[in-house]
Amino acid sequence: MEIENNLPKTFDPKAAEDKWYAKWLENKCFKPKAGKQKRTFTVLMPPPNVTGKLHMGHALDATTQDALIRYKRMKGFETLWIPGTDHAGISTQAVVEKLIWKEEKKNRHDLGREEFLKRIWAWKEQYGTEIVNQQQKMGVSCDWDYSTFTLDEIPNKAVKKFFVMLFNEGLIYQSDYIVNWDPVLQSAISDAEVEHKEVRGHFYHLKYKVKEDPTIELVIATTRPETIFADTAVAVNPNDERFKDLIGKTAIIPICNREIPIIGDEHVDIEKGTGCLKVTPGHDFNDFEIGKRNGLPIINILNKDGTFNTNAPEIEGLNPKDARAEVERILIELDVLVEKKDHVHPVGHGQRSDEIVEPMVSKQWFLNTTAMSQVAVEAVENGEMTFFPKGWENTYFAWLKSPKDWCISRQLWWGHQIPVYYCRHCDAKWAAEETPSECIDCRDTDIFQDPDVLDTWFSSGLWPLSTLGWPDEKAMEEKGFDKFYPNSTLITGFDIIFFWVARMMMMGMKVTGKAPFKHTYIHAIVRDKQGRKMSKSLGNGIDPLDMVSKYGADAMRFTLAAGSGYNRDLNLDPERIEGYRNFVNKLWNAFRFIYPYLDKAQDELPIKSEWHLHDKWILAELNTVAKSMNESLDVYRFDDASSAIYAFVYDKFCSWYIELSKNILYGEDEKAKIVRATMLKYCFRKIVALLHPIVPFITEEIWSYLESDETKLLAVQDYVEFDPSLENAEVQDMMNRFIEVTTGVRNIRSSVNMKPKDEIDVKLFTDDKKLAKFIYDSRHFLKDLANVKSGTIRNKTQERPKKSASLATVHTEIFIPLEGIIDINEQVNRIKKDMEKTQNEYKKVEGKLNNQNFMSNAPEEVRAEVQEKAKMFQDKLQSLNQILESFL
RNA sequence: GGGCGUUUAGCUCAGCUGGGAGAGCGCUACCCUUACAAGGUAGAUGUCGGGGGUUCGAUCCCCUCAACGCCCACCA
Repeated sequence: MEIENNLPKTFDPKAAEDKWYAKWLENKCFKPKAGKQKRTFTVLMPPPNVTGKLHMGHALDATTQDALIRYKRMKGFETLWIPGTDHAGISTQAVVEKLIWKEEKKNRHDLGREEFLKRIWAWKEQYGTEIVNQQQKMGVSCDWDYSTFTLDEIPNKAVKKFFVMLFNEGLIYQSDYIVNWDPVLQSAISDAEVEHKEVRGHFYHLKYKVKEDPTIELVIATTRPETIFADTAVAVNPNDERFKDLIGKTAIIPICNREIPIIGDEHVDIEKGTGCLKVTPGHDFNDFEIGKRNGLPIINILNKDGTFNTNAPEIEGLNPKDARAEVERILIELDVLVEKKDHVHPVGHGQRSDEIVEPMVSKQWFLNTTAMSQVAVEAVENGEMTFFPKGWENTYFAWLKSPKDWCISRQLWWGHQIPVYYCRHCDAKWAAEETPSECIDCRDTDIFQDPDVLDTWFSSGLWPLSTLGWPDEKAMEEKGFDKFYPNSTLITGFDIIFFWVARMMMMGMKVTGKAPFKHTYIHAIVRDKQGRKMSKSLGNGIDPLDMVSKYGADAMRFTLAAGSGYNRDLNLDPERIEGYRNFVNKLWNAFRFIYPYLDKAQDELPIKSEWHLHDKWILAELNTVAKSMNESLDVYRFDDASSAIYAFVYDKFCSWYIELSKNILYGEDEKAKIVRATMLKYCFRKIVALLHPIVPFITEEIWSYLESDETKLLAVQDYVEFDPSLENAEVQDMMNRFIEVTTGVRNIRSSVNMKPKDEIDVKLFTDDKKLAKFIYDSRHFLKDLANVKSGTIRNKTQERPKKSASLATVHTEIFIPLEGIIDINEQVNRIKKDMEKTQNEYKKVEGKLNNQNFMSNAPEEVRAEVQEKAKMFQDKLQSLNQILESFL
């Protein structure tokens, strides 16, 4: 009896994706709406940089956040997910500069600040739009009306307001300080933006003459001989017997022959190098400190582009690499170089430019974060904000508990220009939120703004505030600041815990006194299947949109969710996406199966007395999975939630419940058909609801067949909650045994190479009366599932058939009489093997029961459990013995 | 150097406050069975990194060793 089915055999993701995303937008599903929880749930999207295309890390970000927000939305929270993009000062400026150079052979100075900024804005418009397209293809359910760009008017106001506030408190100050100078960007960068890499270099030992005593030659060790031009002292440890008499005398720098003092400073390590240290306050962090302690002058020998300036005439204009070679040559010529040996040491590189950063002294703006970090630490310690998984708070603390002042100025053009103004007429310097027209002191109009811009993370740190309108009162009202701040959960990667999470905490608390979010879920970093970072240079990157077009957005999302728990790496193999694509298709085909019976199905569940045993079972299992999904999603275990529903759909629903339904649906009992069709429809409605947060497209598509009211989209239906009235451990237990018996029969069939078409006679022996009844009630199903023609169920006092293919579970013996057809030896061996295994297991539990210490110390329930197990193994051994006897 | 983390089936990983070792993929055999070959049925696979300790009992707790990874600090 073939039933007409006009649904396609495989699910077509593309059509569903475009169709349903448009429908969701059209119905304003993503806008906050008050729900039964009477509470809000807010998530703030980490704004992607406008530098280019989204990568797998963004896809993971998007998937986990979307799953969470869809889940909460269905649970009846008033949900808001705020999207946006980041101007990403340094990287964006660098990318655009490079592009302009490539196309027009012009640098930013050739264009001028205004024109250059115009170009970046044009670029931003293009890529910003592309990012939104990509996100929508992945199904993100954010409220696009809230979309914010970090250089928009409100964030700009926020930055100015915050800056002026802290400036006036004296927390922001300007200072000549040694900073990490990136010669490519020609800007200072913060400590956090420096990456240390092992570099092969050399240790040079150089002779410095002592003016007062030409017989003494000091040997100093350095890895950077080219910086001797900036030396302003030689330092030794005042406790160093070898050199302490030299303190106060004068050393002469080779090549330039400048005289510098020999000083004593505790910082010098007697053991390290030669014990003599050349002090270069202008180009070394430690030396800068020594210089400050000892009042040494600072000499700068570098230009902004990293080449040497006139203070180092012999190497003027050279880059560091050539300069070093040249200095080395001169040193050899002067016979000053005593020794040169290979040396591997860490050298700071710019995170964005990947060039060696040069410590250089310059005037920069700093933010004193001492008090703010203290507050941010306390908020986590006292539980106002919690990390998931908890371990990440260590990273957070490590950063905030030893706060260093934050260098917030950057010598770039793309960003928030520092709202500090200077007067050319007098010496006034002040910060202001509104652009002033005259000097604050002398009222002269010849004033100018500081040309530097702020570190990108300065505006990112204010993101939870500015996206909700702060500090503009009207905007705050419109966007519901009071309602949605603090946010609920922040989802991001561990690589930006201190760049971003810590800064948002500091700044949010500074402004409002409240932590900007209650939870921070730190997800894994996506790597390739071998665990390597995805990068352009390795060429191992996977483009999320390629995956979406190849396997569908749902498959990709399920893969990412299934891989996202409390782990720190997610090694992504495209084969796994294919696997989950198959799962999505499985779901589709399960639906195809029930589709023809939908018109028989009723809207409400039948009364309980009409439920078949199998119905009770599937509802109990469904209830179990609902419970576990709720619990998992509440604590961001997307992996557990995914595998729970995966196992349910595959194993329980498809493999058993659908198979068990065929007998009824293909049968003659119309009443039973209606009940079963109703059950299937009900289950499917619950299944797609449970799955919707992870795979929104296919579930919405299937929902459209299950819900007659077209205005009721699945995206805004109720999530499935645990229902105690559906619990039924006894039926679940019986069903498991029934499954064991069925599998046992199939197992025997397979062990004697029986064809699926061969019908068999089965004789079961069990002392479990309830089970016997259950199997008897399900006898027609057993026939279908294992192609059983006839059979009997008896208790174990009855005589067993002779020489049958057989098998024993702990509760049931299965015999299939096949005398003459089967290989007796093979069967006996199989049973003996099982016996040995069971024997071993039995010995283990028996050992425990014979152990006095176990019996007196183990808790009651554990003892009972072990006793029960012992009984089970005993029963099984007895059964196996019976079977062996039947072969005699 | 300081800190964090990892080591469980061929691969990727899960195992909650100690109490019979799990999943997915892969693999093997047989099947185009009327939802699905992007499928079905059955099956195999582990000294839970090494050593020691605590405990009646350790994949789980403590110590130690080893390997690997990450973060922070450091251009003598």
